[in-house]
Amino acid sequence: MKFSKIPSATITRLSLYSRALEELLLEHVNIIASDKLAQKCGVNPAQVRKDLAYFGEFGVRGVGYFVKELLFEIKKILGLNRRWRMALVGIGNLGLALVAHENFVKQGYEFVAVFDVDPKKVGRRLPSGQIIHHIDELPTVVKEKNIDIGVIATPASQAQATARLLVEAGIKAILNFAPLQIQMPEGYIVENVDFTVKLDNLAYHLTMEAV
Amino acid sequence: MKFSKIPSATITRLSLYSRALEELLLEHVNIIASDKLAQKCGVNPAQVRKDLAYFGEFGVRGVGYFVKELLFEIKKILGLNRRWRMALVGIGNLGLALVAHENFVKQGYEFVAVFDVDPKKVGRRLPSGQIIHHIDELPTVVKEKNIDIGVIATPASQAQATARLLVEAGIKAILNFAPLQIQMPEGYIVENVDFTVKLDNLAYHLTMEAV
DNA sequence: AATTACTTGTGCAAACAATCACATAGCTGG
DNA sequence: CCAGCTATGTGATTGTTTGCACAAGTAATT
Ligand SMILES: NC(=O)c1ccc[n+]([C@@H]2O[C@H](COP(=O)([O-])OP(=O)(O)OC[C@H]3O[C@@H](n4cnc5c(N)ncnc54)[C@H](O)[C@@H]3O)[C@@H](O)[C@H]2O)c1
Ligand SMILES: NC(=O)c1ccc[n+]([C@@H]2O[C@H](COP(=O)([O-])OP(=O)(O)OC[C@H]3O[C@@H](n4cnc5c(N)ncnc54)[C@H](O)[C@@H]3O)[C@@H](O)[C@H]2O)c1
Repeated sequence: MKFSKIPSATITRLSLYSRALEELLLEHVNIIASDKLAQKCGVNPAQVRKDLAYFGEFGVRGVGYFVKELLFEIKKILGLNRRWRMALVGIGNLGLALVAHENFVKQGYEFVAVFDVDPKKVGRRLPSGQIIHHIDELPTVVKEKNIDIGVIATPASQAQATARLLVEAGIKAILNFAPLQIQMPEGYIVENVDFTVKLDNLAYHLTMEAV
Repeated sequence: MKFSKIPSATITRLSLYSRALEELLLEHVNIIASDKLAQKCGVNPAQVRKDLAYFGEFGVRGVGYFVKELLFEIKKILGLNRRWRMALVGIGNLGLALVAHENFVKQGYEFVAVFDVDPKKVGRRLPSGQIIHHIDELPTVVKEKNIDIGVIATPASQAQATARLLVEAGIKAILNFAPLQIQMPEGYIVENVDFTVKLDNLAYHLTMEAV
């Protein structure tokens, strides 16, 4: 299983497949063909088969894929057969929505620590149970609580400094909501969730179409 | 200007360039070379030049790009030289964060109408000024208010139905926050903002790295 | 056992995207 | 006005991703 040979787009699609399969499982669908799964996820059927083929042979020819089994395999591939411990930095409007979101917990992602600088916020307990730590406590808390993933929801101006703090505390993976490109050392990963870029894409398409 | 020949990744990067240039403008930087801009955005310098070359010659050889001028051109390309009118459907945790976010307005994106089904919410006025309409009023309000873009922040179970409503009301472009693939008729666009997919990517990389 | 119907897994070609490398053009200073 | 310097714009090249088309495997039916 060559890590480097797998398209990153494949990983993203695996995530979509996993979600679709989860849904099918709830609907008590036992078997699904690549056609149907592809349609549900908005991709080409051959793409589905090829994506899966990177990791093994999970289907039965002439039949399809067993939903439960395939879901299990995909989750294993993605590393979703365990829980992930996250730290959230910046409890503003967005941060509050994130910690309140119960879907994350269901998917195995848990905010086990939250940080802010605002003295009015530090020390308070959130409805979801976490106490807001001061950002200065980040290094110790991150180690104590065994954090895997850092989530940045601070203003853009503070995001790069926050990333550095997280890296120095030993966190290898960051989910960034601030609208800028975070610079990271080799071997560390950032994923950006970028609302404005998506809106700009829509604006571009609407503009082009009108021409 | 051949719409179809431009890589979609180029459009996404133009959005990043635009943001970086905006920042440089505030720092009173007048001229920037593709090297520097590329570094700021985490891409290859040749990539920057090629992306821009799709739309014209905006630089001066031996010098670089005039920040103000390039920003103007990129904004024109993306359609950011106007205001975009958006409707938000679903005023939950996430929806509230979105309407409260003042950056959108700065960038030219404005929530001019918001909808929900919850009778406790309908009729109330948000701190940002909008009155929450019942979803049944969507068709008329969308027409009255000349909405360009629909934003879905309902539970996943309601997202496809919401998309249909928006499409029927004449909206061509949708930003979807619900964790599922929305099916749209030909010629309509959806962009998904998908937190969990991003987290799954991080989980995968952390898992692989550990092997 | 042979036939039919079906769906996976995959070699290959085509489409798409990123990168290199350099000719080209503008600026500056003498 | 020429030489030297610099950074753009772009043809050529390399690399990556997608999609087609079909051989291979499975099940059901006769
Ligand atoms: N709200 C949205 O819908 C939205 C949309 C797109 C992007 N974003 C981005 O997400 C980020 C957060 O947005 P928001 O609306 O929640 O902003 P916000 O201003 O409501 O919250 C920011 C929070 O970060 C805290 N903070 C500031 N500096 C900090 C530091 N150094 N360490 C720790 N905490 C710090 C502040 O005290 C505040 O609580 C911003 O970068 C924003 O651009 C938000
Ligand atoms: N909160 C987050 O951080 C977060 C993160 C990732 C994804 N999401 C997704 O974003 C969506 C919204 O999340 P949330 O946390 O705000 O949920 P929420 O439950 O807080 O809010 C949903 C809102 O939608 C309204 N609603 C329900 N059906 C509707 C309909 N048919 N028409 C109009 N409004 C309707 C509800 O009344 C409620 O106000 C969900 O799909 C969620 O999975 C949220």
